[in-house]
Amino acid sequence: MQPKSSTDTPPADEPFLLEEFLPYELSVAANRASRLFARRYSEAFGLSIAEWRVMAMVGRFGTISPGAVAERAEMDKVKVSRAVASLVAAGLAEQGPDPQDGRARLLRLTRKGRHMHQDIVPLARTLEAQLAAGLSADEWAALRNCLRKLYAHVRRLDAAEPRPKDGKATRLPE
Amino acid sequence: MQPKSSTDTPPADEPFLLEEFLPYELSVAANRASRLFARRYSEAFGLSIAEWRVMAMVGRFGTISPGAVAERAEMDKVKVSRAVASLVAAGLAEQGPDPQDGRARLLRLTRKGRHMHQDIVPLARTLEAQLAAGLSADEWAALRNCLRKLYAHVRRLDAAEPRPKDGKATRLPE
DNA sequence: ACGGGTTAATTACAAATGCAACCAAAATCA
DNA sequence: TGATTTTGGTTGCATTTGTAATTAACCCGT
Repeated sequence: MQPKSSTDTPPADEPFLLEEFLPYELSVAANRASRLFARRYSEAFGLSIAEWRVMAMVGRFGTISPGAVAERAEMDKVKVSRAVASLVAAGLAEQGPDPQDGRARLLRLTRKGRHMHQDIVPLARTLEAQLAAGLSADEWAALRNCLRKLYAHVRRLDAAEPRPKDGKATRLPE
Repeated sequence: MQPKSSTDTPPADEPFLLEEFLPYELSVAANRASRLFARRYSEAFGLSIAEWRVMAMVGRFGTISPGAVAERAEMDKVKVSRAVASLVAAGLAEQGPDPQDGRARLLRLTRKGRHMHQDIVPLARTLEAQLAAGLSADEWAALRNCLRKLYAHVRRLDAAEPRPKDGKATRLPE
C-alpha cells in the first residue's frame, strides 16, 4: 500500500473529494454524535444540548455566573442566557443576584435540578463509553489527543484572523 | 504521571468535566473549524458552507441531481434545495430537467460557476493544510483514521436507535 | 463624587434550520 | 390500464440561532 499523501503539499488537480476533506469529516462526525446525544437527552430528560451543558457546569460548580458558564462551556452568552431561562422555567435551576456584583447573577440548581444532575452524568459517561467502544483504547486516546491539539491550533488560527469587526457583519451560516 | 483513565469503566463520582467529554470536544472543535471556514469562504466567495459543499459536488461530477448531492454530502434535502436555489440566483449553477426522470433535476455549473470552482478547491486545500500544520504527520493521519472510525460507529449506533418515528416528533435542537 | 468607558446579562430582530405538508412524476401491482 | 404507493424536490411554518442593540452596574481617572 502506498503512503497515500496526508500532509504533503496540497495535491494539484486531482478531483476534490469532499468525503476526504478533514473539516468536512470532522463536522459530519460531530453532527452525528451531537444528534445522537441530543435525541437521547431529549428523550430521557427533555433537555437540549445547551441546557445539558449548563446543567453540567452549574452542577459541577454549585454556584456560577452565566458568563463563567459561557466561557467554560464554549457557549455563546445568549445561548447560555436562554438555556438558563428554560432551566429555570423547568424548575431545575434558579438565578439569584450576586452580592459581589450587582449586574452578575449566580446560578445554582434546585433540589430537583441536583437530583436530575445525578442521573445526567452517568448517562453521559455511558454514552461516551458507547462511542469509545467503536475504537481501540489506543485509537480513542489518540483521537482525544489529536482533537485537543487540533482545537488549540484552530483557536490560534482563528485568533490570528483579522476579524471583520466593523464592516457590515456577514452572517456566518451553519 | 498516572495512567489517567481513558476507556476504563465509567469513573464513579469524580466531578464531571465537560472539557474532557469527547462528544463535547468533538463538537467544539468542529464548530470552531467550521466557523473559520465559513468566514473565509464567505469573505472570499460569498458562499455559505452548504453552498460550498454543493459547488464541490457539482463541480466534481459535472452533472448530478440534488438528491445525489444530498446523499454524498451528508446534507439534508431541504438544505441542498435551498443552497442550489441561491447558487442559481448567483449565476453559479443551473438546473435542468432530467430527460430520464421527470421529477428529478440535473445540476451543473455555469461557466462562471466552473471558474469559481477552480478557485474554491485550492482554497480548501490550503485551509486543510493550515489545519494539518498544527499536528505532526502521524497525528494528522491518526486523526483522520479515528474520525472515520468514530463516524462509522456513530452511524451504526444511530441506525440501531429506535427512531421516534411516529410519536409527536421531538425537535432536536443544535 | 462624577463622567467616560467597560462588562454582565437580556432583549430584539433577522437569518437559517428542520420538519411536515405538498406537488409532480415514477414505479408497483392488481 | 388504473389505483396505490413511493420517490424527487420544493414550499410553509414554527423553532432556533446569531448579531446587534439595550439596560444596568462596575471601574477608573480626575
